[in-house]
Amino acid sequence: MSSNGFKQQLFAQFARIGKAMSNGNRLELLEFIAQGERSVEELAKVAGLTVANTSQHLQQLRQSGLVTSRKEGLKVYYRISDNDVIALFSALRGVADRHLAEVTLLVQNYLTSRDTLEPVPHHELLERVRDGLVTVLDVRPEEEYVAGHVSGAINIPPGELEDHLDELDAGHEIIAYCRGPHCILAFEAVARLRQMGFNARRMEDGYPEWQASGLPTRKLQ
Amino acid sequence: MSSNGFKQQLFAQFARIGKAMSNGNRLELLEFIAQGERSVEELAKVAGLTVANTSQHLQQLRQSGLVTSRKEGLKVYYRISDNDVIALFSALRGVADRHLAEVTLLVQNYLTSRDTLEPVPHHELLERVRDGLVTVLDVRPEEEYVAGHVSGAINIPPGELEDHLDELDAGHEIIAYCRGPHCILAFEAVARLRQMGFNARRMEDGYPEWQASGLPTRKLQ
DNA sequence: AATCTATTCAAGAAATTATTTGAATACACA
DNA sequence: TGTGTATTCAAATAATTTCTTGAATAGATT
Repeated sequence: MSSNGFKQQLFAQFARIGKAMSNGNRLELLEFIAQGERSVEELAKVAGLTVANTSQHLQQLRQSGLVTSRKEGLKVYYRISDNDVIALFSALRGVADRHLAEVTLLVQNYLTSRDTLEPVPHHELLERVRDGLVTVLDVRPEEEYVAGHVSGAINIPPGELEDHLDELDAGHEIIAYCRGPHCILAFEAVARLRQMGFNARRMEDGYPEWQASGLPTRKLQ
Repeated sequence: MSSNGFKQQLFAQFARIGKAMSNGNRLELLEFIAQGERSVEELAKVAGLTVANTSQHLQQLRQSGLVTSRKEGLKVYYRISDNDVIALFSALRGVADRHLAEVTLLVQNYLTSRDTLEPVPHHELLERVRDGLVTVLDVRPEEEYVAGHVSGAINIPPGELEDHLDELDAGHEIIAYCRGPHCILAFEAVARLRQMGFNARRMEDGYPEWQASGLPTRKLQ
């Protein structure tokens, strides 16, 4: 009798993995962790969760064997336990893409909505910055940023986007700009950010036009 | 603003797949369905669930796109929607095998426990049959079964096991016997059944010994 | 038409999960 | 040694899930 229900016990264990992946926030955390080792604080910020809540989700991920953690000084860093977890995640993503009509719809809708393709006009941006709703991203080289930028904007030079993801808040919409209305850097940044799942748009025109309109700017040094 | 939270919505959709796989009973159903099209009743029996409960689980599996169903007459047949679902399932299983210590333990324990390797003695079997706890399986050719078998045993001739899985109850322990204590058929059947996840053991001795002990038997015709 | 059968639906109880809040821990730095 | 910081823990609440029970449906069979 000791082995009775062996099969049930086994499937209950398999279900722990499913359970770990049964929550959108946990999946989002998992995806960020998949990009490289991350601290709890970073993860909380990027997922738009409280630190305590994030910590609890991370512990579930750890208990299900999907991630491991390591303490260094004050911080605890989480990482994917193994490549097979990445494979599992992408299998899940693939099944969702192919079999859930909602996903197809959602993606189509997002990529084609007027709202996401059109640049944000200056006046609209000003309001949203005031309300703390958006992150303004300057994608020009650092020298140009230092010489003057849209007030409140952060600078991530071209090509360094992937290394500075932790400076971006997933909950916020990101508005990117560079030198002018046809500057390719902003287009590229938006495309890249969207691929990574961020909610990104381009600002109408660029820094010179902003400055010329007398809108708030800032210089370093 | 219409696309705000796009990322969250997307992950929430991915989570539906995880949710579908977050329950042991559903995973067990999924595995049976993966072996081929099955009706609700068959699935309920093999998973040891009520029909209503099984139906509800199946609907969750269907809503998450993992299975599809087709109605024929009174019956509804469920099948895996696509091969990528099988791949997902086996990725999940693999991650569980490699990262959950409990799985390793469980399997090791099961394969090596005295309880599962030793044959069931006659007197123990009698009790359990009386209590309705076990399925007794006669693995001899049909002619021999017809000529006389252990009272209450069902017959699945050698080689036909895979075609008669629906006659077996996954909740029950299955006790297999054939001609005698060294008859290889019973050993094989137990090995095969265990591979398929059933809880199977061999009966001590075989039919001739059972009969000779004056224990309850039955003839057909 | 009446009955039977396989499945689904609906409602409710018990268990589990997600999130928030505030306190506890554990390490670093002054 | 005391203060600050990152993370975890613990308790409480709201929401969700699981399973049971009994009724409803829809297609066969008599």
